[in-house]
Formats: sequence, C-alpha cells, structure tokens
Amino acid sequence: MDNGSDYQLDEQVGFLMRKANQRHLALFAQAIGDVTPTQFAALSKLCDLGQVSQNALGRATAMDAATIKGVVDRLRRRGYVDSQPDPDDSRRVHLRPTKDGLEVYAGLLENARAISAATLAPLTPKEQKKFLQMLEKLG
Amino acid sequence: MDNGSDYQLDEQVGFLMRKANQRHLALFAQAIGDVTPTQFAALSKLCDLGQVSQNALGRATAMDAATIKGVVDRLRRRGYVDSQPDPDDSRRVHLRPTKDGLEVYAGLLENARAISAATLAPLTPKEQKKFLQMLEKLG
DNA sequence: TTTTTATTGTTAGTATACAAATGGATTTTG
DNA sequence: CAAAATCCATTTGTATACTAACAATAAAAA
Repeated sequence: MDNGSDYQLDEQVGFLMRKANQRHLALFAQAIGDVTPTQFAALSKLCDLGQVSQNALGRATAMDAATIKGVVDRLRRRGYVDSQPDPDDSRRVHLRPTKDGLEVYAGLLENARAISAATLAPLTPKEQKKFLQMLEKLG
Repeated sequence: MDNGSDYQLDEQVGFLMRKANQRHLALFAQAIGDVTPTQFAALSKLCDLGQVSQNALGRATAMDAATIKGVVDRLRRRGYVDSQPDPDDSRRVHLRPTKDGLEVYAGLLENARAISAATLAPLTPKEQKKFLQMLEKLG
C-alpha cells in the first residue's frame, strides 16, 4: 500500500530555499566582491542607525552575538567601523560607521538594489511582491 | 529631490530569505537533533540513488566538491555511509548507504515531512504551492 | 599517438552560523 | 539593600559553504 512514503529532496522547502539563496549569494559576489552580503547587511544597518551596541546591531540584522562579533571584526579591520566603550555601561561597546564606511556604503547602494532586482528577476512584478510578502510570513 | 535612495534592509530578498531559512533550520534542529539538514539531504539522495561517486552526490544535493567531502566524512564517521574504490576509475570512490544509514533515514522520514510542513505552515495550502513554484524559478 | 582538456578527490583559507560556557556589569526583585 | 535574574561581549567547538590550488587519472583532440 502506498502511504505516500516517497520523499523527493528536490521538492522540499529547505532544499529549494538553500538553492535560491545560493543563486542570490552568487549574484551578490559577482556584483560586489569587496564586501560579503552579511557584512553589507551589518554596514547598512549601522549606517542607518548611526550608533549601536554590537549585540543590538546583531539583533537588527538577525545575527547572534557570536556571529555579529566576527562580522564587526572584519568590518573594523577594513576600517569601515569604529568602536568606542560606552561611558554609561561598561559592558557595552558603541559602534559607529567611519567616514570610509559611509562612503563605501553609499557607493554600493546602487549595486545592492540591482542585486535584489536580479535575484527576483525570474518572477513577474506581481509575483515578486507576493513572494516578498510570503517570505516575511516565513521569517 | 528624492531619487528613491533609501534602502531598507528588512525589505530585501536576501535578508528575508536568510531569516526564513533561519527559521527552517531551527525547526529542523528541534525535530531532528541527530543529523543536520545538509547531512540529511546527502543521506536522502544517497539512499535514493543507492550508489554514487562523491562528486556526483554533491551535484545531486547542490554542494560543491569541498562541501560534500566534509558532509560525507561526517556521515561516514557516524557509520551511515560506506565507501569503496571504483575498479574502473581509480580516481573515483563509490559511496553507499550502510544498513544503519538506511534504517536511520527511514526512521527520520516522517520527521522530515513534518519539518517541511511546519516551515510552510504560516501560508495557506494554495500559497504554499505557489511559493514552492516561485522558489524553483529562483533556484 | 601525443598533447590538451576535463574530472575526481583533497587540502588550505576565509566567512558565515549557532550552541554552550564564561566573566563582568547592570536591572529587577524580594 | 542584597539576591536573583538579565544582559553584554567573548571564546570554544562544530558545521556549512565557497574559492583556489593541487596531483592523479581519464577522455578528447590534434
């Protein structure tokens, strides 16, 4: 009896999401070699917020404490981020984008928009909107 | 003048896909602690195909040569995979699921299906179908 | 047949990601 | 106020993932 016991990997959400993400990352790497997608996400939020603690930046970019630390370290090594101890809370470290970081971010904005468009390009405009809405529900 | 220069990270496909994927991975880890999603994918394809070379398994699961090597190493260490040199092509190594690997895979199938369902649960059945179709176009 | 090209598996290096544990510092509670 | 709970940043360990380079082998082209 067929109890529907077949399992096609290629039809599973997880597998399809991994592949879609792979394609996106490839598009990103092709358009922006200097900075990784994760680093760009952190830089973007940092430039938006102006000043945040490291953990707060992690929360804003959906990265846990251990992950955001590495990302910030690399951005700091490149001179895009500056860190200062918080005078009011000695646990905290204030992060700020450097002048260089702000300029690099501004210079990459157009590319970032193009990457998002290219990622969604296989869908019609209507589908794209729906896709983003559904993604939001799944996040 | 507003040239639409604002860029909301939280609205970008890449960011939303990363978050959706995070949720999926969390559901997977919660339901199946023994094996990771990537390992399960490799095991699934291996049990389907019965016998493959390492690189071929990597292609079937969308992993490059370096990545599939690590995954197979871990599966072999757990005793789920057996490897034999190919007599016809001395470069190649044939991979096969062990008895243990087949049993473990069979035992996890129900969970795997439940994880896929849970991942898509926030969407209606109709939306789920559409979502998978769109993902396929983006992969 | 000899040369070129392609494939297979491996290694080294870098960059996410998360769990778990730690040490300090700050809030909240009792 | 003192104890408990929480938060911040860090470290360690494991697991993806990709790039690039490598040696050995096999297949294709000249």
